[in-house]
Amino acid sequence: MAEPARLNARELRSWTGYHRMSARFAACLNQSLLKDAGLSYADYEILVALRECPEGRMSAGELRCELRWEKSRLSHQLRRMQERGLVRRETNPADARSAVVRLLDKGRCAIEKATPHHTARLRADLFDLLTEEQIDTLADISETVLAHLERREAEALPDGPHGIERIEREATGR
Amino acid sequence: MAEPARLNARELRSWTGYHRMSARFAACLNQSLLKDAGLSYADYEILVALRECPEGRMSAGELRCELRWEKSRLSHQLRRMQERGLVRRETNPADARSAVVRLLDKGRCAIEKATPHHTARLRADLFDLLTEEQIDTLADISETVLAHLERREAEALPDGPHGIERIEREATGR
DNA sequence: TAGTTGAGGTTGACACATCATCCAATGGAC
DNA sequence: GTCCATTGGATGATGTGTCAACCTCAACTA
Repeated sequence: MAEPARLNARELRSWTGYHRMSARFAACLNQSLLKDAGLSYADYEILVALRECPEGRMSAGELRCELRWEKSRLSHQLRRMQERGLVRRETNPADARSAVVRLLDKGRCAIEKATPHHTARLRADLFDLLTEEQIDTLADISETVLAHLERREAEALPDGPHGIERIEREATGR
Repeated sequence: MAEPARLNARELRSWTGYHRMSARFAACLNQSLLKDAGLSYADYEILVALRECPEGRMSAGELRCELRWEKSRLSHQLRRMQERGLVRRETNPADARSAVVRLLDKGRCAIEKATPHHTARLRADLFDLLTEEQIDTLADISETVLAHLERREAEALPDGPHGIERIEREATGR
């Protein structure tokens, strides 16, 4: 690429602004949620997903897929939430490897208390400040970048260590 | 406010998109930085700030102000970086309370190695995907939200715990 | 049927961020 | 001078996120 090594003024303004805003906004949301309902944003995401399910039950795999989380992150998070009595892990009779997560009363109570505050905060600190065009542009940008990252990672995987292992195995005739 | 409790379709698309993108993008940047130069993004920010200074020296207070970090966060981060030989804390002869952070050779080497990769990644994964209008809109949105959050927090402080303590002290005559 | 592979999940180690608390030096107020 | 609130910073506890290693079960294959 023939592009200059440093960001230009437009890019720099956009990046520093975005970077500071996203960090601050996430911290702000987390704090509000903690104050209003004693939940972290990670807790909130789990509970929202579970609330949308019939009987508040969802397989851990679905949950991971829905939230795009790493499996170890989900495992740690569920352990902590289970210790606090928000959810419970149950064994899946259909497949002994997988697990089912159940929303407990305490968790349902917490999420119902938290949601209105959270929505109000999203409005007050984000959407009420923006025009409809800006809101749409933010969505467009996010989807563009997200699609790009997912495409890149999907391409990287087959050529990554996995692919190399396969090739080596074939080359040595194992 | 008479607004509905739930987000509308436009807001929901924007929020879920933004939220997923920002999490993923940050993770991606962190990973690249770690792979390319063995630095976390937190390390990177510190080192960038120090590199811009004459002789790579900066007071801890300035650093905190520049990065908008909490003091304990900076303290922990500097300790870890000092243990790895990237920076060194020195006492300030002018004020024995404060400290001066010095960029060591190993740190300078790391940041010089990391920067081109980081810039290239910002281009490839963000700016090359967007129009100039989108880049500007992202900056506008970020600055609007950031200004709002800073205004809100500045207003909250004088009426917060600090103010209450002062009033209580005065009321009890202490 | 025994061995292999892969998927689902857990665990431990470590880096990171926040909070509350503590300590030392400073700069006034008296 | 002596208090004393403030400031700059360090520390320990706790919650969070990632990575690597591991275990179990299921499915496939020789």
